[in-house]
This record gives sequence, structure tokens and C-alpha cells, in this order.
Amino acid sequence: MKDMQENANIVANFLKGLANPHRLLILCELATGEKNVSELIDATSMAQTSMSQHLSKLKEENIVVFRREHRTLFYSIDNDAVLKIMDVLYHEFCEKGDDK
Amino acid sequence: MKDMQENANIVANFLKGLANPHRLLILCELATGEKNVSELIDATSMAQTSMSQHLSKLKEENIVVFRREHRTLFYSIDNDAVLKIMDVLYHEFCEKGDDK
DNA sequence: TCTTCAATTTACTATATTATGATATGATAA
DNA sequence: TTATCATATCATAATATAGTAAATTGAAGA
Repeated sequence: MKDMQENANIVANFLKGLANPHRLLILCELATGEKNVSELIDATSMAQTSMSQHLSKLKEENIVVFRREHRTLFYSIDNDAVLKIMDVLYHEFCEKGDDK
Repeated sequence: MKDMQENANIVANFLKGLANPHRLLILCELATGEKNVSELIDATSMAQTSMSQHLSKLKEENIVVFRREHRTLFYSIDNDAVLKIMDVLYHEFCEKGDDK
């Protein structure tokens, strides 16, 4: 096992990839299945450039992958840890205690 | 349930609280049980000021709590989601595939 | 080839985060 | 009260992140 310090850097970068409201919304969309960029823009009302940059960050951290079909790029979540963490976050923040 | 946008902001802030190598190391220490600030400084070799700021951030996001005993403050993790996420992260990043 | 569509990259600015040094607080002992 | 220990806060500078506009790439149809 790598030493803690080194792991801490890797894990922190991974978490930074998730720690943005726009990227979380993107991941919520992708959690229900593969989507192309236009669909993601429609679903989140984000600017196209901004979407592209956030997708780029998600790719960089190996959180999502994409495949090209003609001119269209389809993105999907390719990370088991991400799905597990989203599950924890959903139960913690979206299901309970929403009435404060 | 709150709308996604609002939840996304809250969750992103929570994740930002975790997304720093120093804070992850602090949480690794606290995962084994309550520790005071001096112990955390010794264990992580961080500067005192830096430690204090990171603990402050962790408190702000309700990730840790503390209790005072005389002059000494004891910190501990007070968040079930944090422990679950750390567990996922540990399995993903610290146990497997460490030999790349 | 020329044009257009889908998406990315680049450049720039605004804002947020982090590290560091100096100072302050709160609790206790002398 | 004064000194000291444990810790927090403040100020500042360096760095990272995010948003926006303009330019670029890659694929496909006219």
C-alpha cells in the first residue's frame, strides 16, 4: 500500500472532481444512464462551454468516460466508487432532514 | 425533498470539506478515535496554524466536533456519511491497484 | 471542398483556497 | 495578577478554480 501522504493527494484530487454543484448535477443525470452533451446541457441549463470544462475535469479524474457516435459524444459514469459515494450522499442529504 | 440545485450546493460544500490532502490525513487519524490538537499535529507534521484552519473548516461542514477538557480540545468525527465515504475511498484507493 | 453541427480548447478575469507569520484568546498554574 | 500552555483568529500573499467569450477541431452533409 502506498503511504498515506501520497494516497491523500490522489484521493483529495478525486474528491475535488466531485466537489462542485454543477458536476454533481451532471453526475446525477449520468447516474440514470449514458447521456450526450446536448442532453446534459438541456437537463442542467448550463452554458455549453462550462459543461465542456466540467466534463473535462470529470474525465481527468476518471470519473466519467465517453464514446463518440458520429458527431455526438455520449458520457457515462465509469467509476464504482463514485456510484457508492453518490448513494451515501443521496441518503444523507436528499432523503432525510429536508425540512429544516 | 429539496430541489436538486439546492442539494447540489450543500453536498458540494460538504465534499469540499473532505477534498484536501491535509484534511484527509486528519480524518484518517480521527477515524481511529478522538484526538487532541497536539496529537494531530504530531501525527501529521502540520504547522499549528494550518491545523487549526483545517479543523475549523471541518467543523464548519459538521464533519467533526470537539469537546474541551481543561486547556485541551479533543476532536472526533461526528458524521456517519463521512465514515461511510472514507470506507469507500479506502477500499478504492488504499487497498487495491497500488502497484501501478 | 465548403458549410454546419457538436463539442473542446484557449485566454482572460473574478473568486476561492491554502500557507505562513503575527497576534489574540481561554484555561490554568505560580 | 502574571506567565504559560493549547489553540484560534487575522492579514497577506501565492496558487487554484470557475465563468465567459472567442477561436478551434472533427465529423458529416450539400
